[in-house]
Amino acid sequence: MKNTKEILYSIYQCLYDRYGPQLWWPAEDPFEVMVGAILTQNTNWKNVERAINNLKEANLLDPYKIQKMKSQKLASLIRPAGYFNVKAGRLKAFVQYFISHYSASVEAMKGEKTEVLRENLLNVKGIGPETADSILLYALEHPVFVIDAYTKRILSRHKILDGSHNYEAYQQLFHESLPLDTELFNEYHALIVRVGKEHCRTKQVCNGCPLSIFLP
DNA sequence: GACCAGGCACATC
DNA sequence: GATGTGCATGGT
Repeated sequence: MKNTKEILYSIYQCLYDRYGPQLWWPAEDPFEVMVGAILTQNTNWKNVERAINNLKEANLLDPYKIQKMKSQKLASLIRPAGYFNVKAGRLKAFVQYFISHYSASVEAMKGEKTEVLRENLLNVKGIGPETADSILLYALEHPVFVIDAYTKRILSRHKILDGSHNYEAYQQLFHESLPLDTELFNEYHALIVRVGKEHCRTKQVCNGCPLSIFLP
């Protein structure tokens, strides 16, 4: 194995061979993806599904309805996703942006330049780099690589990039090493989460991890 | 009971 | 600029 580029390709191949396509994002439409991206912050996806189902069953999974709804009401509906008071505020802030800039049109938002979108999203209170990039990639199909805790952990454990680097440094590595391909980035991040859940928790050491062949 | 989950904002040093 | 803390549910 020579350079980072080859290693990142090989890791992807290894994960894809092992797990197959992950079919992300598990949501019915782009707005649901955006809501899910905010709700899943530091939270198990199962709990997010419960929260989203509550919104659906109440027929309130809609930007304008969320904008109008009382924060307390929203918080009670998304309760299973945890941090419900914080996340209620974040959802409110996001739909405000979505409505005021794009009249709640996914197509209008999609057409915006990636850099502009990312900067705008980061200015919404409660949306950080991972949430912004998840929205860009999984809801709007822009080719940006999503970095999460597993990505950092796996790359640092494999001595590809040590943990002292920030989000953008990790992202840059993927952007420089791979073609800017929405499908590839979609699958790659999902596969990292998949292998991370099984083999790369904080207090667990690479137990049976298929990526152990890449250890230095 | 400890640990964990598809983070982020804010305070403090 | 680095480090610490609050936010909170539900599963293992």
